[in-house]
Formats: sequence, C-alpha cells, structure tokens
Amino acid sequence: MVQFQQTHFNAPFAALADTTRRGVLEQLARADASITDLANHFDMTLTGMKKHVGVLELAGLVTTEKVGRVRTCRIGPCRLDEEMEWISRYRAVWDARFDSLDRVVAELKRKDTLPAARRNRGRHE
Amino acid sequence: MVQFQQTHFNAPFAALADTTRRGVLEQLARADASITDLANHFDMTLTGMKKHVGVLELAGLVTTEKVGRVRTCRIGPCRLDEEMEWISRYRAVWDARFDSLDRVVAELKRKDTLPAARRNRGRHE
DNA sequence: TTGAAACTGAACCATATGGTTCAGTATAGA
DNA sequence: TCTATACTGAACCATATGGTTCAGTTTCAA
Repeated sequence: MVQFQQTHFNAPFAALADTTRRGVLEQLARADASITDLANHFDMTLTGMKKHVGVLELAGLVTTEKVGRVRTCRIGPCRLDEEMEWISRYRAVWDARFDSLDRVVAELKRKDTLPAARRNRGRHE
Repeated sequence: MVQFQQTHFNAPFAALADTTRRGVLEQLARADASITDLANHFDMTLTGMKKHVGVLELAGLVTTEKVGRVRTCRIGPCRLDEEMEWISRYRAVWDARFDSLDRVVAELKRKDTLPAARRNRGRHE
C-alpha cells in the first residue's frame, strides 16, 4: 500500500546524480552552449556529451534547438520546484515528528517497556 | 577544466531517484521501522529492501541499528541541506542571468513600448 | 530445546548507465 | 565544388542497479 507513486521525480533526481550533468547545468545557467562547447569543456566526446544532454532533456532540465549544424542547449522548463518541495515536505514531516509530544512519549516508552510498541504504530498505514 | 567536482552530491541524488527509496524516506520521516516493516509495506523481499536501505545509508539519509534480531532504520544525518542549496544556487545564477538581460532590454527600450522582456527568455545568445 | 522470525550474503538475472569508436549525414564557408 | 565542422546513430564495453532465490546465522519465545 504505497501512498505516493510519483515516478516523475525519478528522472530529474537521476539527472542530478552525475557530476558532469550538474556541471552542464551550472554551465547552461550562465550561458547557452552547443554540444561541442560542452564536450570540450568537460573533456568528453561529442557522443558522450550528447547522451548527457539527452538525459537532461528527458528530465526537462534542458531544451535544445538545432539551427544549421549546431544544436544549442539551454536551461529547460523544469525548475526543480516540485523536487525542492518534496525535500521540504519530507523534512517538515520529520521535524514535526520530533517536535511533537509524541517524541517524549516514545522516548519514555522506549526506556522500559516492550520495543513492539513503536513498531505497531507504523502498521496501519 | 571542470570547476566543480562535488561527487558527494551523487549518492544523495541517486538515492532520491527511486520511487521506493523516496517512499522509505517518507515512511521513516513518520516513524522508525524495521527492514521487515519496510519490505512488507512496499511488497518486496527482505533482501531487496535491505539493498535499498543500504543505498540510503551510504548516502547518509538513513542510519540503522541492530538490536537483537531486528535492524531498526531511522532518518539519518544527511538533511539534504547542501542539495537544496545547490538547486537554489543553480536557479539563482540562472535568474541573475535573465535579470541582467532584462536590465539590458529595459535600458535599450527605456522609452516604454515594452513587450514583456521575460517572454523572450532563452531566445538570445 | 526447538522452531519460527529476522536478517544477511552470495549468486544470479535483466536492464540501465556512462562512456567509447566508427561510420555516416548535413551544413557552412572558402 | 570541395572540405572541414557539427552532429547523429549504431555498436560495443564495463560496471551499476533493482530486483530475485536460496542457503545460511542469530535471536526470540514457547
């Protein structure tokens, strides 16, 4: 019974999980660039860079447009708003948990009584 | 050549790039859980869940402690602060770039008749 | 003391990832 | 027209990922 099946987060996070791709994003945030520009900058073959750009494009983080021979890459429509929101919400839930009275109760219970008490709380989700 | 080699971002982002693992984090944000709890909740074998927890642990997002037979998983020391900061900085650079463009456009077209400079976003350079 | 529960590790599998080389095609420019 | 540039796609490679099964080991509890 999984409550969230937000697979659309997978591609952006996976795109960010690579040093080269984050570098490409930092580069493109400053100025648009061609595949050749980026390949030179990151010391990689054109084909290799094309793949990275493809991953970023699939994630919506980059858009490209080919004019003549050169394909220009620029920052795409995905601004990582939802991803930031996910992280924020995740931490909010976490903080709320430890700020609540529940924490004190759980802490006291863990001191002497059975450890099954905590586990039962997570059962009925 | 490459200015930022921050490979320590790889593991956390990669850890987030999976629906099951994000679900585990959401779960653990609410309550600690054993491997069995998580495996049941996400309809997966113990071994499979153990691997996911291992990935999360490697990324610092989860810590585990084994007491008796049961390994209890809880939210780890990595609060994704730096990751949030990276995204914020990335967007700040991007925004700064277009804000300065806007300033140039505004400078050139100082005698009103201004057709929404921001709509031309990405068409230049 | 004995059996079940909870985990662990090895091995396996299919597919994805991050690169490469090589052989093209299309276009810009002399 | 000719050539170099810029990209593209197929094929290949090594490794990683996301799962599984199976065969243990430890620990809890009756």
